Amino acid sequence: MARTQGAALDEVDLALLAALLDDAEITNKALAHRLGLAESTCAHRVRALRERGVIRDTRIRVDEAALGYPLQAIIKVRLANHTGPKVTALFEALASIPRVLQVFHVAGVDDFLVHVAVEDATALRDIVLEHITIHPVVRGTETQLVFELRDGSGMLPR
Amino acid sequence: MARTQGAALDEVDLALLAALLDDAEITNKALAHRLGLAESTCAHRVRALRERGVIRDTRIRVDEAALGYPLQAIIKVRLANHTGPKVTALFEALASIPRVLQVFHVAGVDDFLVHVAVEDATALRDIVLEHITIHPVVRGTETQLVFELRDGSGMLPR
DNA sequence: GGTGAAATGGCTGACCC
DNA sequence: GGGTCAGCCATTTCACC
Repeated sequence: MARTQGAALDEVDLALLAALLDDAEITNKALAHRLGLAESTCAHRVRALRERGVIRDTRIRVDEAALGYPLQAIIKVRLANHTGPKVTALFEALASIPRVLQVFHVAGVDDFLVHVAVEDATALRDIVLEHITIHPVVRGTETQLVFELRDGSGMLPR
Repeated sequence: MARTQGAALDEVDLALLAALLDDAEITNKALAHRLGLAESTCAHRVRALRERGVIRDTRIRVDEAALGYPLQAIIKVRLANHTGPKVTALFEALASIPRVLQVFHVAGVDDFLVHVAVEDATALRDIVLEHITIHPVVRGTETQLVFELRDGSGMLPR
């Protein structure tokens, strides 16, 4: 979540991103044809987007439920004090807990939002008790069950 | 976030998932070699994981800041009442707001957590006022700035 | 039924216009 | 930006255990 904006993106770049966000597995040939570009040009521009860091990486998404972790939750973590090094260390610790999908470090009432996928309620309790409230700097937690998680519309549309 | 567990995953499946989660762009050849499998076997099993829905899809990740949206936030949304159809409709509406990355429908104090990436504070305010609190069913919102978002360790490690 | 091996078609990447 | 070529990869088919 850093990196300055090297050069502005033109319309072709945005169209490439839109197509790749829609279907990351599209072949270069199909992508070029879809945008009316030569295949070599298309490959060049996509490569440039990667090297500039606009496209960070490619990832697979797994079905957590199919893997045996059907229960998802958001655990809000509030701290007792906010001394820099301890906060950073806790951030690291939270991110390395098994079954943690993502950790948001936020400003406001809560300090961290920990998104987890677990097998059952017992596993959820164990994470909270054994991995989170065990840290002295943690003042309290509040757990919210996730009914459903949906992707947003993303960056591209106006 | 559904789908029943068709058949249990064996060790090879888990190893394949671990490798693909680590590097989604690995070639089938390298993946097979890394696990000591034949290339065809490897391709077969990865294909099977996709067809079973264990691997949902492949996506690129973009750098929102590089795209001109350096400010991320979590907007907590609380509802006045929780009648089914209205909640579902709001879910859809939230997910289709521009600059929305993901929407969590949760149980607890808040009803939705909306993760957005915007260009500046003004754009954030506009989303809250023009796209969220504008819905009559929304009782209130609370916005938390995201300092940093980190990936967790995921599903695989013990 | 799952695994290993070979051949074909197609894509990517590099060089040059 | 666009065209060409070589190398490599994925997919399919078939034989084997």
